[in-house]
Amino acid sequence: MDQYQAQWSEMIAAAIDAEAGERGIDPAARADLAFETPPSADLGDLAVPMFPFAKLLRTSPAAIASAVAARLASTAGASDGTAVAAGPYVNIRLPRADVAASAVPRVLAEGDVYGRNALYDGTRITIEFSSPNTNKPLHLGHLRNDALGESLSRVLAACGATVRSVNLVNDRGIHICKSMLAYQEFGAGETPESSGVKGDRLVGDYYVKFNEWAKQTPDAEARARQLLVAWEAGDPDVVALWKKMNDWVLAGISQTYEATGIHFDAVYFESETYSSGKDEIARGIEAGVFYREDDGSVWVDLEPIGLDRKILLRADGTSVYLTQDIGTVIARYNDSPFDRMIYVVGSEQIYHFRVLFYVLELLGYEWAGNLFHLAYGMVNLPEGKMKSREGTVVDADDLIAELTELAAAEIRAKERESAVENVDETAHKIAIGALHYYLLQVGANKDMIFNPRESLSFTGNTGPYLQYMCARVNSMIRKAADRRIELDSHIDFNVLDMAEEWELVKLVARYPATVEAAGRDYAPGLLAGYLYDVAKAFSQYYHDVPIITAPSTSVRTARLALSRAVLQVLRNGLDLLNIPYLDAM
RNA sequence: GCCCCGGUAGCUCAGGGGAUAGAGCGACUGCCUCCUAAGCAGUAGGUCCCGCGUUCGAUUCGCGGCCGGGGUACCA
Repeated sequence: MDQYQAQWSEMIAAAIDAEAGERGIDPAARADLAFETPPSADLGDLAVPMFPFAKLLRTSPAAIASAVAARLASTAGASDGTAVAAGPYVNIRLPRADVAASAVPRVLAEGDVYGRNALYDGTRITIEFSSPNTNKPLHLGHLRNDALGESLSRVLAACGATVRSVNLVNDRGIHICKSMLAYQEFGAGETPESSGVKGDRLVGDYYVKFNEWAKQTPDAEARARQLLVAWEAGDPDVVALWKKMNDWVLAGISQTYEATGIHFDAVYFESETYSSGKDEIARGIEAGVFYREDDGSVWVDLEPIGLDRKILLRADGTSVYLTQDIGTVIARYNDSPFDRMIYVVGSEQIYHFRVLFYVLELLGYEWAGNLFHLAYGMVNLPEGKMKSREGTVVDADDLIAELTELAAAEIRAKERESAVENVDETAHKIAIGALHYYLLQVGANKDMIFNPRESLSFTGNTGPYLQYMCARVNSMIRKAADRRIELDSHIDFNVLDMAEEWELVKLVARYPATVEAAGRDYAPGLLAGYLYDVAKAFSQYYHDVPIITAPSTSVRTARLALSRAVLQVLRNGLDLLNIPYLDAM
């Protein structure tokens, strides 16, 4: 497809130049040549508007279009397709059988690696996402973060990057001390094993308990702070409790990652790096890029980037969030140098990252310019914001369990138990598919409303719709094998002469470019929209046109090959979105 | 106050300088002796927030409003 566009670009530019030459005008309009998709497929496959050349040629766009089309009629060969003028546009029809004959076998030959491209060949990209706290389980916000981070990691890898995904666990600070204090007060030796409660939930429950307790206990907050001081001083009992409770939480969170297909190449703990930024601050003072106040606190002047000023070290010498992130990213770079680093973190921290990147620049790190904050919007509920205090936070495990239950009920209602073999496993995969698609559909920079009822829906523009199309095609391919319909090595693509088939060929051929666009824009959602287009187009085709029951062998074979190509594209795309593939449902 | 993001069908969201602006849900209507009806087809539903500007052309870009969200010099 790309090569056709490149060829036509040359030919059309030459035709316009020739028109200009005939009128004694200097050519130079090539830059204005743009390709679009005509609003309707019967107009053509590619469209080039002639508006931009009207001024240069001093005639109407429609006249230019006819003149250009007339010239192209003689210059273009049959293997290029044909160009026709349609009002102010030059529309191009590609040679369908040729395109199909190159695109479909290519998909089938490349298989699982179809769609890989060279966009980021030789580029090392580190991507940080999830970043849980160890005082409570993951919630809906993390699920959006994880869906974006995991999917983007896969997309970038498909674009040729060497991806290193990292998780920064926020395992220290006042929040975990609050859970610890409540546990000391009320825990009575309870463990995940003794209570049967998942570790992250157990610790989260004590966090909630702390907040209730603190309302009628004036010194609760102060005692939590004392615990933090004791922890920083290395008090053995406190550290032991901290370790124990953190392990519970991490074990629980790992289970959630496993359930959602989230993977990290490295896990960093804030407790191990939180103080490492202090040396950098000292260096900055020496270099004169930071300054010290009378009380001993250290600041950076942000006036050059249009902001105020920011504290880097408190008067008591303790570090703040920014200091920690400075230390963390430097340690990480030294660990494993990168050409780019992407932080998948909520948009409420846009300011934080702007300052962080600027401070690193001040410190002279030449890679500071390669840091990128992929900000995503808040996940709200139809009733409004999620509030942990009001208990309206949607717990990740609960949501997945609920989705799984509904999917299982659906399988039973449709009496598909024997077809799917393992009901629970299939239901879980459908639940994850529904969840991830729902979260990735929305552009990252937008806040989104998570409607539980709607997210539980498995019909329409949803993850399960895509999974269902895969299952249908797969089932058909199985039947084809049963009926001994072999894939002929000499497929006659001329028999794919229906408009629906041509649409599918074009869609399938566009997959690598779509992966590339998703990688370039850090936008997995582009892929989600594309896959829905593919599934919808195939669904119509499949409904209207017999494939393995087509009357002639040559038609059956060609349609089956096209169907297999569609399945391969759906399968590869779903993998990049971290939506489980199902061969039956 | 200042900075960032958003505003598209009743709802949730795509799209994007170019031809009649899309999908799903919801409403209504058809289609299972036929490769899985988690499907397919159709009907109804729009001042693309408002104004000005740039442009041959703006829903898309710029500026100014309005509305909503977020951030804003010691929480992360």
